[in-house]
Formats: sequence, structure tokens, C-alpha cells
Amino acid sequence: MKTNLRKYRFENGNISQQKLADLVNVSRQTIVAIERGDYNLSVKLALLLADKLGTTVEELFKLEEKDYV
Amino acid sequence: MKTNLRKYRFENGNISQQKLADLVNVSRQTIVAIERGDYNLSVKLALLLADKLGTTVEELFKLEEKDYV
DNA sequence: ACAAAATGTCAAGTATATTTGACATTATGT
DNA sequence: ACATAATGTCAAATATACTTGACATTTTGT
Repeated sequence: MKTNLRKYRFENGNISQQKLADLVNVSRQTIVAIERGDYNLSVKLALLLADKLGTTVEELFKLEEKDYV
Repeated sequence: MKTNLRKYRFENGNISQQKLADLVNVSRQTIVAIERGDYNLSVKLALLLADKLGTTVEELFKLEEKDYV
């Protein structure tokens, strides 16, 4: 699964990892892990992130070939 | 988090839990748990379900008041 | 140049998503 | 009425999301 969380984090207020983490109530390490990719976060967190960054889950996280069954 | 997976499952080809489970490669129990609600599935599975049911994650899963920080 | 903020990364612990198996109940088709 | 498919539910095991803490490196502002 690919993500452009980092891109949206910069484009949307240029917010720090820590600040974003606080906004959605997770640890900074979780944000780091998500940005690093290959991290299958929960849909609730994905919805919160999309909400705070003013976008959609589909825009923030994209399935790759290997993800489809 | 609220879900209308069940509604979409019926409206979209009237597919059985087992068949949907097979489509996204999880066990039927996982589908049951998701439909029962209060189940925080992974975003990858959410994206797959939305894809197979021809809708979006946002349409399939909605945050509730208590989910917002 | 210096201090402070932001980021990268490792490791160990806790919470919970997902699986497997099994059985009971309810719906559906013939 | 009967067989089969679909669903509800429980319990135990495994995989993994997420946390906490700690330290090093890089970036940014003055």
C-alpha cells in the first residue's frame, strides 16, 4: 500500500509529525511508521488523518498490485 | 465507527458473507465482526472492500462523535 | 556558531485485528 | 418436508497495530 501522507502533511499547513500525531491522538512513531510505508494502519486512523488533512482515504492511501487478491 | 457494509453487500449483487470474505481474502468471521460494528479494521481491507463493492471507504465507514479527538 | 525543533530509528511491551474451528439457528430452494 | 446455504456466536491462538522511552542526526531560526 502506497501513501502520500507526507506530501499532504507538507502541503496542508506544513505541519510537523508531532503536531499531526497530536491532532489524531496517536504517537509520533505511528506517524513515522505510516510515512515509511508498508504499514497497514486502521481505517479509523485513516479516516481521522484524511479528515484533519482535508482529503480522502483513497487519496491518502492507494492499494498496489500486490494488495489486490 | 459506523458501517453500512451490510447494506452495500446486499445492494451490490446480494453477495454472501462467505463470498465477500473470499473476494477480499479474509475469513468470514472478519466480515461478521465488521458488520457487527465497533470493529476497527485495517485501511487496506477497507480499501479492498470499497473496491469490490464499488464504493468508497468514506461511504462504507463513517466516524462517529466519540471517534473524533 | 549555537540552540531548539524536527526527524530517523531501535527495541520491548500492550492492545487488538484476524484466523481457525466448531456448533446452533435461520433462511432458501426444490 | 427435506437438504443446503447463509448467518450468529463463542473461544483460543496468532499476527500485527500502536505505545513508550531513549538516543542520534538533520534541519531551521536567530
